[in-house]
Amino acid sequence: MPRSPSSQPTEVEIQILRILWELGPSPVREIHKRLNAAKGTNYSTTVKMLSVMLQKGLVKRDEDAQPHVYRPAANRAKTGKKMLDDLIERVYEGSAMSLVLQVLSSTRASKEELNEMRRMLDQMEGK
Amino acid sequence: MPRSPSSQPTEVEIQILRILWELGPSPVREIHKRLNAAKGTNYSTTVKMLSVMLQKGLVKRDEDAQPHVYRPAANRAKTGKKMLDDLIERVYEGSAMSLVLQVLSSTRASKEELNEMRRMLDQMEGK
DNA sequence: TGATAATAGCGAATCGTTTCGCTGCGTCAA
DNA sequence: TTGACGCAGCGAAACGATTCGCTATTATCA
Repeated sequence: MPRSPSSQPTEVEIQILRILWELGPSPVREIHKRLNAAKGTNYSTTVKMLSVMLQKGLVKRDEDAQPHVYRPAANRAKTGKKMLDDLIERVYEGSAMSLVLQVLSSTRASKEELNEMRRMLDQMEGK
Repeated sequence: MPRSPSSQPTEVEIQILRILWELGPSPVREIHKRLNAAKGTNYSTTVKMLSVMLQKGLVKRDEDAQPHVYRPAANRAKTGKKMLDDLIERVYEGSAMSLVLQVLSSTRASKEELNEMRRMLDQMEGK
């Protein structure tokens, strides 16, 4: 019985994506500097991971540039949304609201954030 | 460079937890029935997974009962919250609000849900 | 020009997860 | 008793994710 692919970015992949979201398009050297600072892994590892991610379509690269420049295939919001949808599906069986309430019930928020949320609610209701 | 443990329930583990959340405390046979229906895996696999999860503290079991009865160590809300916190940390770098807004901006909600959320916002502001 | 360093890629080792075969034990009916 | 059956456990295979050593290619410059 083969295992079905997770389709979700793995741990290290997320770490790399985060670096790219923060730095913007970067050469391996830069990415490695950050990744190594975080986990102490080898340069080869970074290169390999990027090639795997390229394969999977998680990052793109400009091969004309020298050295090659990597950039995320999707931005943070889009990726986060996808992972979230997946989490909701797996744990809450599709009920996004249960989860939002869950988060709200245990999180602090600033005045601005609260207001922004009210605005959003009004908008959702007003249609 | 050793890998650091994820501390998150894995895919199959979540599947089993969901079954337990729905069914309540159950013997292996019942759990297996569901898991097998979902993925076609062997009885041995279910037993093994449960023993791994017992090891990790994800489930508990009553060994006096015959056959043994398994139950989740944490309920759905608690587990979901933990996984969510982890997701927020990994993707949104700890900003729970970014994520809530993200969800709200792309989800439909019923009148009741909207009201419940307003109530919650008021409560958060109230102190 | 030859040594040195940066860049890129590949195959294999390692690790945690998932899967299963095989074994042992207890129960129950013929 | 014996043999069929359900329950439980263990070790190892299979698999994807991660890590790295080794090699090749290209740029740098003394």
